[in-house]
Amino acid sequence: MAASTLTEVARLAGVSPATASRVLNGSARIPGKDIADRVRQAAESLGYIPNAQAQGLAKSSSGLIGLIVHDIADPYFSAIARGVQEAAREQRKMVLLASTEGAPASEKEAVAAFAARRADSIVIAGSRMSRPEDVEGNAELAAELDRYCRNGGQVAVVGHAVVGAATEEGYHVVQVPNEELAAQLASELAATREGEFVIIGGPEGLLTSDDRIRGFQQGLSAAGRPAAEVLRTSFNRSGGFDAGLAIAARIKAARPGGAAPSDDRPAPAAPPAAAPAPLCIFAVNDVMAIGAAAALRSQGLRIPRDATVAGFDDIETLRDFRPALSTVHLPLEEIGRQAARSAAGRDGDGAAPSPVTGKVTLRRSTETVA
Amino acid sequence: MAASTLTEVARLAGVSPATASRVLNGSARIPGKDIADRVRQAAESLGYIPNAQAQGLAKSSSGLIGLIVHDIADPYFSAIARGVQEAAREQRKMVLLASTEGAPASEKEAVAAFAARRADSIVIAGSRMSRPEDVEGNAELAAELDRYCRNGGQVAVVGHAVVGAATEEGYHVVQVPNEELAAQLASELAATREGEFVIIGGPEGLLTSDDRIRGFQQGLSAAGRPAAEVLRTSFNRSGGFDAGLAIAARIKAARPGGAAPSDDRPAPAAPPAAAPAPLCIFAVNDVMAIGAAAALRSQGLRIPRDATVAGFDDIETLRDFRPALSTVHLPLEEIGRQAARSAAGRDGDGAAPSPVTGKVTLRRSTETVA
DNA sequence: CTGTTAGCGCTTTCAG
DNA sequence: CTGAAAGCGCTAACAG
Repeated sequence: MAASTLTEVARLAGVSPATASRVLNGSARIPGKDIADRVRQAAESLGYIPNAQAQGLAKSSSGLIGLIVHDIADPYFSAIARGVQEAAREQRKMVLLASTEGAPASEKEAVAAFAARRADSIVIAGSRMSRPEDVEGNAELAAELDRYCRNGGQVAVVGHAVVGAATEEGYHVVQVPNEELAAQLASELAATREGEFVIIGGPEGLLTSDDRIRGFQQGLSAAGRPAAEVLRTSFNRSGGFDAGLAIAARIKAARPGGAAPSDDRPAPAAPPAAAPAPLCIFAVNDVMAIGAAAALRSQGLRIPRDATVAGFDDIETLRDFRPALSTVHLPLEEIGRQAARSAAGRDGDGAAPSPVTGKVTLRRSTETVA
Repeated sequence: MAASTLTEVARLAGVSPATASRVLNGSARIPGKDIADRVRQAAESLGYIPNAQAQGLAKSSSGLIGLIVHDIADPYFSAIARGVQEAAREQRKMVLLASTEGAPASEKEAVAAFAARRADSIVIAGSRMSRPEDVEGNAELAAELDRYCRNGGQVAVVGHAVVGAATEEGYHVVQVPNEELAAQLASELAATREGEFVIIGGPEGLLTSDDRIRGFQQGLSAAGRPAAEVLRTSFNRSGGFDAGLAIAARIKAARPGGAAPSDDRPAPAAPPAAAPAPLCIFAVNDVMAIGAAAALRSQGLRIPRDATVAGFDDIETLRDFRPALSTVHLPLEEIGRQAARSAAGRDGDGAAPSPVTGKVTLRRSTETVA
């Protein structure tokens, strides 16, 4: 028993399918009250549900918003997804989800799939890679996106334009001031902390990570501090943990009475003899920061006493973490909402989209201990 | 410039649309190698992308999996979503997302929307309500679901059958042994802890919450302990926090030298004079447990010294929380995967779907302190 | 205000 | 093995 169709409803109501369509879906003018009621009743009694595919085919517009994330279980992405979801509800559309692990090839695939479904707009939330081995993938992704835009699709990208995309019509970028905010974080940290800085970054070429690293270094240098060493690792909790382990070993080695560092470079800055001020760790996102903190703790080190830790994003689920994590607050949900809105044509609500603004939020994990 | 169509490809290749269709999409037999290549080339050069809506309309199957969650930003749901997403990829389908805040009315709406899009299957991940005011909403939801199934749709529900659903064909339930696991948690806790128990539960009628409460009480009683008091609050972090605050006040009041409880009931069980063993708190999910822990801490209470806390779910993002949270591990991602698979027809992979199994996981937050 | 007539792009019998 | 023709269910010009 298949779902009932508009035609059946029309027949039952004794009208033409066109009329039925007009009353059940919002056409310009509503037909005569009497007939309209008859149709609505027929629809009701048949349990009529319009076939969105047929509607889409006829109107060539699907009521779908495509959302591309690296991993929906990552709180950063799920927060953005929530914003997109909300915007979708406002627009009376549904969201189509694709997880890509950040691989340009699967992003391209996802875009193609969205295009195939005639998604009205696409939101790309993950940051892109710009490594040499990704140029081909990115080019294909850009081509796919261009084609989609050329066919009338709307694209919104969070954070960064896709490398190599011809900035066509219908291509929007929600700017996230990663660099500025990271710089600000660095300068606020530098103002209160003596210790040497070290950065736990994602793989080289990951744009968001690179921006935050660059900004942080700039802030440091503006504050008259030497550039921080950068540890490259994976852009997730376990990457942070590994880096944290490495750092912990170093801290313990540098302690008065500790073994000499296995590192053959001379310990930078602080003279090895005096107990140095605690190391200041900046991880390019909160999840990595938490991983690093866990690693330090597992090695018997305390935060902020033996080292301070700061992150980026201000992930909600992590706010009860102790010591409270210093970070940069990003309005993730708002970012998602805004991306979905700008791709819907109405940027914000008539007014220009208020630019995304974050906020350095210093908490316990970077406090100086008395 | 609209996207190019099958017909255009066919014309370019000098064949009929039918043939083009046969080679581009998996029809029974592949046409002659020579002609096939010609078609493929034409498609390539035109950048042809099949119109999924048209395909769906013709085949009446959309390649879509509908997923209903309360809130995609909640780590419990995003973990399940990830599993569903994976299964979708295996099935070469896409997932359509709907967030409903748990309201039966919007769940019904979501099901209708999925049905309209001719989703091949629907996964409902949130637990349902069974309050008196929800009976109507649930009935409508059940009706919508039944209709969907009758039209050939497949439904998988995580945890609980929808109240009042006629268990039709195509209606699957992924059982989650909430009750048993909660009982087991209670008995393991009762074995090592002396203190009185108190439960922080969600609103009355929320099935998952109720199951866990019931199970926990059973475990307690099997261990010869009196039933725990149940504090009802909202099923999220802030609910846990509020309850935690209330409990903290009580603990402080009950302390030797503390003020008398503002509560007019006599303090249950332990004689008020002796310092009682620390209270054992069980929150029906991790997020609430974290909230409660934060509240206790904010009142100067320490865990597990002044009170112990246990949760449920074993949310990954919360694993680095200190003190490490005792909880019941649930294979959330697997649950999502299994739900999506069972709704796809192939339960598991030919074999019966291995039932979901959790595991009581005791950690620091419920340890006895020396 | 309502009905008729064409498609939207694809699949799928059914002939050739 | 290939092509022609008939829809899938709905909307959108046009007429009436």
